[in-house]
Formats: sequence, structure tokens, C-alpha cells
Amino acid sequence: MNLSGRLIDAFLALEETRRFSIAARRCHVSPSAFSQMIGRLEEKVGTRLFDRDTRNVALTPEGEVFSSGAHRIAAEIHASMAELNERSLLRKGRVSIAAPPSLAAAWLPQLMANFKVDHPGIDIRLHDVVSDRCLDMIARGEVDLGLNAQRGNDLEFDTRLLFNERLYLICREDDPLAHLKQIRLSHLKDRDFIHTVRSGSVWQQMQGLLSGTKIRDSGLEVAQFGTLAGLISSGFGISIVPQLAVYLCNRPGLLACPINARKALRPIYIIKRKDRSLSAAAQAMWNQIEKSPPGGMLDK
Amino acid sequence: MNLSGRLIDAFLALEETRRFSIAARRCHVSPSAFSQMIGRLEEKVGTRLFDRDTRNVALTPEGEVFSSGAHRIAAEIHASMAELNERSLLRKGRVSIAAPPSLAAAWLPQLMANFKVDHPGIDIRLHDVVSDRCLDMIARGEVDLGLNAQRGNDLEFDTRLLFNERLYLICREDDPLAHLKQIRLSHLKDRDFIHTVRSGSVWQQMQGLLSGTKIRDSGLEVAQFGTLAGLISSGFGISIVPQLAVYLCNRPGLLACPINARKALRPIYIIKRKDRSLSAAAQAMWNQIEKSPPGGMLDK
DNA sequence: GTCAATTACGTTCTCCGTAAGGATG
DNA sequence: CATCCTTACGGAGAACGTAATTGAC
Repeated sequence: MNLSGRLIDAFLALEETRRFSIAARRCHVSPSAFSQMIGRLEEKVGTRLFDRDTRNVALTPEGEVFSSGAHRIAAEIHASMAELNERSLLRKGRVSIAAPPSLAAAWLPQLMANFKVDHPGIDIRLHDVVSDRCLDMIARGEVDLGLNAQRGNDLEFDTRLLFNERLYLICREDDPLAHLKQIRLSHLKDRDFIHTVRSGSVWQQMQGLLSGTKIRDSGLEVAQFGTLAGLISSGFGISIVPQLAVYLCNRPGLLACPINARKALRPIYIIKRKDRSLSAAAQAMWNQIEKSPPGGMLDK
Repeated sequence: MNLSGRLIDAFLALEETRRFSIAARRCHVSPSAFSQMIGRLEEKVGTRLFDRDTRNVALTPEGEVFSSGAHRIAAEIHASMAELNERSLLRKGRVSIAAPPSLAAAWLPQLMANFKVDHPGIDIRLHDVVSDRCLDMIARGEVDLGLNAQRGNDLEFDTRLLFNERLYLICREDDPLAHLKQIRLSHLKDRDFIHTVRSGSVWQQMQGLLSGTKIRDSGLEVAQFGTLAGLISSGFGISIVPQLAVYLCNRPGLLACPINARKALRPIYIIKRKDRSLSAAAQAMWNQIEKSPPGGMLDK
């Protein structure tokens, strides 16, 4: 029970040409070898498939029955090989990415568009998620790779630092802080603070950054940067967002100021499961992400 | 581009067990050999199909893609092999036979019924045709085998004599011939003669038999024995039919008498194309026909 | 240290090619 | 006798098993 694709090809070639010698050439073997191949095939399937003498070659009734199966087998083999080949050549495939909302809004769209130009056959899926969920999705295999400010467990994940993003203060133009050339963490003391969602990385980083600074919790916690901007604009307080999200808070009367502290940098890692290899498409995306930093949008 | 069924099986075994050692046992090879098989498979398809370390085995994204194809390939191979096996075991198949009306009516039905009991899965097709058409159908491959009174060209057909059928005179009870103990050809002199169809073997044999005897042509030529009987019964003449067709001419007022002449025997051959082998089903039918002569219905 | 996959290496067997053989028109 | 398929036989390479190695827990 071990038909090789080679023997199937031999069968099909002989069925079509009805000539051993010509079919042999098509299979790139000597007539002798080809004859033996047909013999082996017939032995394996347990029945004679061709009636032949030195002049004529024709399918036996069993050969006719086998023919349809042989065509299907050959087609399936060919399709499977072609499918994998297309994927390794990046002409087909799928890659799914999990990324924080800031990157999903500000940087990835253009990167993905460029990728799509190079590889129009590859289907890209993007999930904008908060930090915890990002690692979760990677671990569960729901996405191929993730971008995140937390690098996660080194036993479970392969991680590479992509860049560091500066955190920005968002406040009203008429805020006292708006006139400062450089903003330090201490300046935030006693200010009303609007949080982004608790499971997001900014919130978590703020916890560390401001542990020594007494801020006032406005009690507001929002998921969308637009909401954040609206609240600040209306005087509910101030907030801090990563650099790439600054433009999402753009609106008349608001100001964004870089925070001048060594710790006010948010790292962005690219992450995959350690025990799973990437598909060709995902690997290509990983490569493109690595060599396409957000460019002028960042300071180092 | 030469996937062997063996490598496909290895893939499926490993996909299912997720253990090299166990999958190896299932494929009846050593763990080492199995590891090499997976390696070869991955080399042939051009991509890694399993992520593995010494502890865990899992499909790569490409492996998942390949999986569905592998299942289909294995299923097609299995189905093709099973199909041929069923046929060689006579559990499936088809056999088509061409035979003269007399045999198709008198002998073959019971023979076919017996065959069907032994091989209920085999589909039997019977064509009752006149002699010329019978050889034609065999030559064109429209039937697997034929029964015929003419043996045809020996270069084109394989032929075996099954038996000889005596020819019978059919006449009215009040016919002068009805009183004769033995009928000779000479007795038919000057009698009105109703012919069976010109392309049938009886007609052709009559031409030879009666070449030295002057008969009168009634001008009637019929295809069905029932018609023949009706015409004779109504006094249009006499006719000659093969022994197995005698009972088809049975009706009150008619008599059938064997013709006592060495040449008044009609041979029945079983015939197949010389350059085509029979399917297993057709071969089984051939064998059954050979060893199931029409028995008591004939004299030698 | 243990267990499982892999690599190294020698053996066996499959498969191919050259050359001789045989059948057919 | 010319053509085409088949058989014979020897060599090259594939595939397997045993045993040593690597790697993960």
C-alpha cells in the first residue's frame, strides 16, 4: 500500500501516450526503467492495468477504473505541493497581528499597506488589543505575532525590542504645564489624571512611573484616545499617551508635550510564541516590521 | 515532486499521535527511520511541517495547510486500492455479454441468476443481438464477451467452442413431415420457408445447408421466434430454429423435429477480443459459462 | 538523570541504465 | 528485419536499523 507519485505519473503518461518509449521520455527514464515502473505499479495495485504487446498499449478494464483515481491522486499531490510553494513564495498566506491601539492606528496601517503591495496575495489580520490580551492571543495561537510594550515570559515567547516610544503629556493650551519647556514627572503632582484602560500598558507603566509622585485620580478610565482628548479638552484633567498616539488626541485647544524622564519611554517589542515557528507570511511580516521603524515620528 | 504514500502515512501518523516514537511503531519502522522519513517529507515539500523538540510535536502553519491535502491524498490512494481490490475479489464490477436471442432467452437467464447469487455486487448486462452485431460489439469493446455461432477472425478474437446445438424443424402437426421419424435435409425440398433475419447465424447457416436443396422462399423474414411460430401455425410455411429456441416456438398445433444431418448442428462459441484482457468480473463470467453447458436441453 | 528526537554509519534493498532477448507486423 | 516492450544483470543511491549524540525537563 505504498503508491509513489512517481508511479502515478508513469501511469498517467502511459495512459495518455499509449507508448512506453514516449512515456518513458516524458518521465525522464529509460524505456526499460519505465517498463519496470509500470510492472511495479501493477504489482502494488495487484492487477494488470495495461494490455500491451509490442505494437499496442491499452488500458485494461481495471486500468480504466484506476485511471480516475490516479488522476485525482496526482491532482491532489500537485495541489498540495503548489499550495505550499505559493505560500513559501509569499504569493499566498495569512498573517495575523495583535498590536496596541496606538500602533494599530498610527504606524501599522502604512506598514501593512506597503506589505500588501509587495505581497498582494497575503491576507493580513490586525487585532488592536490591550497589552494583556496581546500576550494571551499569542500564547493561544490566535495571532502569529504581536507588538507589545510588555515582553512576557522568556520561556514562552521570543521577543525583540523594536524601538522606544516617548510618553507625552496631553493637556489644555491654557494649562499651567503648557508653558514649560521640559516636563518632568514631578510637574504632574496633584493633578487630576484620566487613565487609559487598566489592562493597557500605558496605565501599567504609569503605575511604576508615578509611584513616587502623588497624582489625583479623576476616576475616569477610557479606552479610546478620542474620548481621552474630549475629556481633557473639557477640563476633566490631564493624561499621558505614547508618542504614536499623540496625533489621535489632536484637537484645537489641546497640547502634547514630551515628558522628560529617562523612564518615560515605552518599549515596543515584537513577540511570537517560542515553540511555534512562523508561517512564511508571518516571517515576512516580522522581517518587514523589524526593518520599518516608525521613522520620523519618534525621537530616540 | 514525488510524494510516496508511505511518507503521507508517516505525516498522518505523526499528526495524530504527536509522538515520533509511537508514530514510528504505527508505521512499522524504527524511531530513527521515522525521523528521517519526516525529514525527507519536509525536504520534498520544501518546508518544515512540524515544530518539535524532544518534548513536544506540533504542526507548523504550513503543516496545517498540508494536513488537509495529506488526508485527501491518503483517502484517494486508499479508495483506489480498495476499489481495485473489491473488483478482483468479485465483490464489485460489471460484465456485459452479447448473445443470440435463443441463448439470451433460454439458457443465459438462469446462468446469470446463478452468477448473481455468487457475486451479488457484479452488474451484468446482456444484449440479445444477431450474429453480425455480436462480433461487432466485441470488436468495438461494447461488450466484454459474446456468445455466437460464428467464431470470427482468429487474429482479432479469442474463441472457444462451448457446445453444438441441433437445428430443429418447426412445422404444423398436420404437416406431412410431422410423421417422419427422422428428418433429412432432402425432405425440405420445395417447401415454403420462413426465414429468421438475414444477419442472424441461423439464416447464414441455412444458406450453406440448403445450397443443394431447392426450397421455396416464402418471402417472409422475421426477427422474433414468436412471430415465426405464428406464421407457421397459420400455414405460411415451415422454418428451422436452433434447439434452445424450440420452446419459444411452442404453441398448440406446432411440432418441432430434430433434423438428422451432421451439418445441422449450430456451434456456439464464447468469444472475446484477443488484444484486450477481461476484467475480473468478465473472466469469472467466462469461467462460469464454460463450465455451465445448457445441460439436458441438448443432445450431442 | 531521564526521556525523546536526531545524527552517524554500515547494511540492505529499491531503482535505474546498459545490453541482450523476444514478440509482432 | 525493424520496432518496441521486456528481462537480465550490475551499479548507484535511497531507506532502514543499531548505536551514539543532542537537547529538554
